[in-house]
Amino acid sequence: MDTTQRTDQQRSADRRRRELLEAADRVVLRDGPQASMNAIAAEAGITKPILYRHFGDKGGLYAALAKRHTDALLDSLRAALDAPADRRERVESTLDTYLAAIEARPQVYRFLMHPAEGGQAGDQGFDVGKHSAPLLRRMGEELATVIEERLDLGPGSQQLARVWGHGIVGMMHAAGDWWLGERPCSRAELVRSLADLLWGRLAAAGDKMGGPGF
Amino acid sequence: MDTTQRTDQQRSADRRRRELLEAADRVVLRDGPQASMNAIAAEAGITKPILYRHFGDKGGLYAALAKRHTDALLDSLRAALDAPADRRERVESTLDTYLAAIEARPQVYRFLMHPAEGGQAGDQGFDVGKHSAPLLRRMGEELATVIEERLDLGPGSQQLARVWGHGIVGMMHAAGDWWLGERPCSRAELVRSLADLLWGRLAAAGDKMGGPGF
DNA sequence: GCATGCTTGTTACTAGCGGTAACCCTAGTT
DNA sequence: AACTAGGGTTACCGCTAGTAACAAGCATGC
Repeated sequence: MDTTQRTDQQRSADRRRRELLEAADRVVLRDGPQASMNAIAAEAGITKPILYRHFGDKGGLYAALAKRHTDALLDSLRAALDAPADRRERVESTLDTYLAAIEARPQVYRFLMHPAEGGQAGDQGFDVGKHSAPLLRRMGEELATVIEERLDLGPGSQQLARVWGHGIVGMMHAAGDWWLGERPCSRAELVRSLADLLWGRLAAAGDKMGGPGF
Repeated sequence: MDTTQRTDQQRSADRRRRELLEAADRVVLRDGPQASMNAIAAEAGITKPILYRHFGDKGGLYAALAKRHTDALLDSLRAALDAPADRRERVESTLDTYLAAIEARPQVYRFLMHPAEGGQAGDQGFDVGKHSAPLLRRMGEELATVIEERLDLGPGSQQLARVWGHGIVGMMHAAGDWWLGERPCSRAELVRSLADLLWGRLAAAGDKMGGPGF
């Protein structure tokens, strides 16, 4: 009895939690990352204290929300990374998957990148530095393990793979951010340019006449 | 007379402005990006409305503050980029300059990257997207022009240079952010690893036995 | 001499935020 | 009937960004 009761309650609580997260999702999608707890509660048809009972504080809610989307994005990225194709094709496909995702839902993506936590809450309420961009960190680590697993990099390969993982993810992120704002070219062109960069075209390019070279 | 008067006033206002910015700087350095206007005003020995008369709103103050540091950092980066050495050396020196800067003053750097603008001000008070990371954008554009000026990239070189500029800056930023948090290796090692990445070692590396290759 | 404006500064306020304490009410158990 | 357990609300706290409204210092114009 006791167990079934607890299961029932837990299932009910989980359902409620999912509903609340979906409501929060809608509000963030509409208002951006600075969505207020009041607005989210109103969207869910309830009032603030319930939100706080479920998620502790705003950081908790945002973390839960971020985890959802981050997991989803990481799944599709993993799929692209694991496709049966040669290395260049995989890299391009992964880049394209990421860019397609941020293109489809820029609000969500901005929320994930700039959680804007630690507003005017308690002075030391949040370590902004450590939580600033969990998605980027997770993607970087993920990519690092893939690189380290599959590539033969000689001694110090683990360090190298991690540096590269975070570096490549940062490249993807910054270029995507800029591209999303200005749309200077098609997605395919962007993907090709970035892959070219990773393939060493910067180092291989010739100097322009005259100068001492870049 | 009129002109000299206006000049006097302007000079006085400029001096005041600089004093205020220096006070703001101290507070941001101490409290991080979520420093309150009250705290800044107190540090400057005055009260809030004066800050607002000088800078309009918090975004204005932060923009002015960011411009200062951004200009300074960009100057040193330009110097590294223009040093008389070959391409690889220049790239490494630029990376090292950036990393040394963020290592020396992480608070300032976090402030520049995550301005945390658009708090609970007016709902459409700020386009978070457009202002999210002005330093990254400016560095990206700067690097793009250098690349485009000095490298022979064939047709479409301008687009390519811009993509690369923003991509490389993003790589530098994300890797630096991660490195600053975990300190997994020395600065020199990080610089070498990133330069290796840009020099195409990712594409050139061999597969590990067995798998279909990354 | 004196009113006029301009800059610099203040106090005192508004509206909204994150977060919480206290209470209310309904269901089920004994 | 009494009692407890959750889900829910109202009403509040302390804080924030931002804004009147008012008070001095100081040049100018009549």
